Amino acid sequence: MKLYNTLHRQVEEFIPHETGIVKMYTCGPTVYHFAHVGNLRTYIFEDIIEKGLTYLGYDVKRVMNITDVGHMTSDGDTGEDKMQKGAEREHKTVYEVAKFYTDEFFNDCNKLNIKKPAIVSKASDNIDVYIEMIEKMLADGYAYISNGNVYFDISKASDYYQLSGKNPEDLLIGVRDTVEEDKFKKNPADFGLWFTLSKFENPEMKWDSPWGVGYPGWHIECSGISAKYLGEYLDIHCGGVDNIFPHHSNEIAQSEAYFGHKWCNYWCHGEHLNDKSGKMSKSSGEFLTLSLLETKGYNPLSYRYFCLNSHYRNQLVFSFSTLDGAENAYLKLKSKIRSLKKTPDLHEEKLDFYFNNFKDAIENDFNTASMLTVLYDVLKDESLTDFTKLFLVEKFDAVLSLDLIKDEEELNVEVDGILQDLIVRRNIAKKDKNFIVADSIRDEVNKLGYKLLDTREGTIYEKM
RNA sequence: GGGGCUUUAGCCAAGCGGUAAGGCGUGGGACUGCAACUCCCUGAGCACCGGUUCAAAUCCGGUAGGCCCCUCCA
Repeated sequence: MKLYNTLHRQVEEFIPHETGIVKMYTCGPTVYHFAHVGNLRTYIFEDIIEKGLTYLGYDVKRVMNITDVGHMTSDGDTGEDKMQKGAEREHKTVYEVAKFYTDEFFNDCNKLNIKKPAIVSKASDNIDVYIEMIEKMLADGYAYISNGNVYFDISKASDYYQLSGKNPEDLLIGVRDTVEEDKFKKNPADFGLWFTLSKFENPEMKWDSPWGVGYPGWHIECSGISAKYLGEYLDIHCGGVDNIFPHHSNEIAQSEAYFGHKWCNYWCHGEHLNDKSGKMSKSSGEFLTLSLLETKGYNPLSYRYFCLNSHYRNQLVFSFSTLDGAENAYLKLKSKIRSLKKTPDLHEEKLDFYFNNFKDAIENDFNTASMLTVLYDVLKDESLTDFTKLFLVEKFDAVLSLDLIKDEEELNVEVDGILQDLIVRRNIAKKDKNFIVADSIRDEVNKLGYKLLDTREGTIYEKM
């Protein structure tokens, strides 16, 4: 199994700490608003990693956090809290906002066939863990208290810039004008572990701590939740590329300071989905949610297909015409599979050949486009029986999750009776060359939400 | 200002030194009363320039364009 490791900026052989077991941590959503399809792309990619590894026989232990607290719009002790802002916008409590958008998030995931990780943990449920970690870091000299807040001292981190590939000088020179400096830090790049009330106006979410009532910094939650559920060694940590710096860099610094040794070996980052103007955002341009796509008539799984058609490390530009192409391809693929005959007739000769091809695609840094190609190769192979194709498609779909073999809703006997009757009447009309009647019957069928297909084997109907 | 990634047919896209996968669309044909569906057939020499090599889309250098990051972000 080979995968690209951001830590070393190259494709590497994947070797977990414990043979056969993969401990995987994926940064979850900040639940202050709906997810847009770009956010969702990252979760599709993580889903493919989990399922791909499972397909290869690994026992994947995956954890995801839900950020429901303390996510400042700037990393200092200034700026606004996204959760608080969301709550004010919607006249709800922070907890209500978090609950609502968490549910919406998993709703979207469900529509996209993204498996919910076995362990999902809310940032606000693990305050004790963060406090314990921070206390140890303070005791060991990795953190310091300043103006009531606790900061991580990056000068104590062994190799703070390893993940981002940056160097300190550049960071200092290039800091954006909009960033407000926190003058209580020793080093501008130090980051907050715990903020007390003194700096932020009465947040709804606050807890008692050895340093006063307050709330945790954004980065400590992931380190804490990961440590709590996956222990001191992590195999794969995923997220969007935007998290490389500072979020993941900070996590490494904290976790390694806390554990006293190397923590996570593989860092995988999903590239962004852009729109024609660049990076997709929630505040500018069209806010593309999955529901919006559904409103426009798209099948959510067409979007999944759209994502799988390219590699997770490629920037992808979203446009409706490209999505149209993906939906077209997806629906054709499904109908091709639907037409396969289910007569039990499994030929085993070429199974290994295709299983290996599919496995190669997974092992090649989760090359989903190649996985789809193997799928098309199977469907085109005339030496395979329909049943053999279905068998392979079903196995592949365990990773792809495109509902390729899922049966459409079971036959509605009543509707079927009506439609069969219409088909018979239309065929009679056709035979009599009474095409006006025939076409009006076809319109009638369309009004019922079905379309007629005149195949070589006769006329059948299909839901529109 | 600093750093990184990227550039393959109309579009999406694979390719990882050995002679350009796949999909969508287009056009043509078969089928059809017509249409749709389905099935055949149909296309590029890989941004540009130079280098390394028996051999380069693949490696190296440069030029141009695009995107991203540099404490909000998936």
